[in-house]
Amino acid sequence: MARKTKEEARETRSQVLDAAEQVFSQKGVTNTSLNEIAIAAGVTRGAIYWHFKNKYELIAALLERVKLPLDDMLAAQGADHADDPLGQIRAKSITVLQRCVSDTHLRAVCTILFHKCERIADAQPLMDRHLASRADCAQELEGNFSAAIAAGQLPADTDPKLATLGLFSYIDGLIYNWLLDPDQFHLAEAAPRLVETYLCGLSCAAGR
Amino acid sequence: MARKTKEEARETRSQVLDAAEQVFSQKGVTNTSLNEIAIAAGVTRGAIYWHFKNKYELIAALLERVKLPLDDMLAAQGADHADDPLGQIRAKSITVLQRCVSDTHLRAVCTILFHKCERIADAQPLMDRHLASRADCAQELEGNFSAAIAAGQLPADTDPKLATLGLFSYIDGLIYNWLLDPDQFHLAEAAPRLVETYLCGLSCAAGR
DNA sequence: TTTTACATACATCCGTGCATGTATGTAAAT
DNA sequence: ATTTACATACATGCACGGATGTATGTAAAA
Repeated sequence: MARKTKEEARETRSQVLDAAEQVFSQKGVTNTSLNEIAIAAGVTRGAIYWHFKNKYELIAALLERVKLPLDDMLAAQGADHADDPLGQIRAKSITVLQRCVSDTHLRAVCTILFHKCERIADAQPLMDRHLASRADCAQELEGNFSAAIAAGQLPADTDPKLATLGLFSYIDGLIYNWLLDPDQFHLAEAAPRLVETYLCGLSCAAGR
Repeated sequence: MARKTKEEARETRSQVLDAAEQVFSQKGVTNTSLNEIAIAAGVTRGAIYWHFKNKYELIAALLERVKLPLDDMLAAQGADHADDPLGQIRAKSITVLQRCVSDTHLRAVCTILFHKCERIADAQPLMDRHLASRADCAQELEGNFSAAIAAGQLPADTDPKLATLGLFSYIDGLIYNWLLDPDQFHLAEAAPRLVETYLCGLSCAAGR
């Protein structure tokens, strides 16, 4: 086939990523062949192998594509509540939940990660990178919790590590369950109240 | 091969289930062939196809094997706190979390469901049954919440559906994250405090 | 002219499902 | 008590499709 211009090549790559997002999030990663993605993208496997080393590098590119915008969003929330650590926690949590509803790409990637992929040995380097970025996020949150405790926004005997883990799990679980059936409840609308419930729980039950 | 006695056949079936639990929870469902399970169980694929129709019926049997004991545990917790709906909720939640740590089979099945399988079309009937039993459990919990509200154990303006969903998500997320790395925190030990945080949050933030 | 951006073709491997073989358990007939 | 007639509990082998990776072709961009 004829060579394309660099701009066209970027577009081809983007089409492959879009198609992969769709097909993976519908049929599952292991259950989807690269040929199916190629067909969905209107190309052949040759194009995919040109842009990506294999299926896992393709997924890695998918994750990378949503990571940066999300990080920016969270950083912006941090800046908006510079001297209000508890407010930062609240704002970031609500933002993530609502973004999962509104951002198609993020939702597809979350669907893949939660429901359409297996954590197998082949995908280990990919998962390691993903878990590392989660750990970064958790560490920042833990810093917010520590600051909130120091500022008297939370009881002094709150365990910041456990509070972080609980919030992370809560958010994970909410997204997990919402993606199972997006019609069972209105996540974007309920997000503020749901987050508030947990944060209030920290205030009144910290030391048990 | 020679025919075995009924007792021996039951044992073979059990060995296959044990092997499947191990291999699936390590290598992932889609990524594991029935031959690998056969080898791990010390039999051949013929034995597996004799006892189970295919891979998904095998998984269904895995789920069934842990479902009944778990249901019994939860029912027992319900009976122990017959006139204390909030206590029922608390006890059931803590029980599930601690059971995931102590019960090898339950932990393996949760690992498979959360991290080692894809919700694909082929597995749809299986997932439907699993989700149906989750729904049953959720409905019972919601009944407990309604009773707790009626008994004045929770604010009158609490939304029992949302409270149930939040608790379910919280528990799912905790198990999900704990299974990602069982060493990152001591789930069995932290379970009471973690659950209490959420329940306290319901008390103080119900109406926002 | 060289490199790029793919399409096409090919070789290899692997998993599934089924068909078949087979030796023993088991219950009833004798 | 033996024998008979199956049913059972697997093991084995084969045919088939499908997925991957790579090698090669090719026409236009640079």
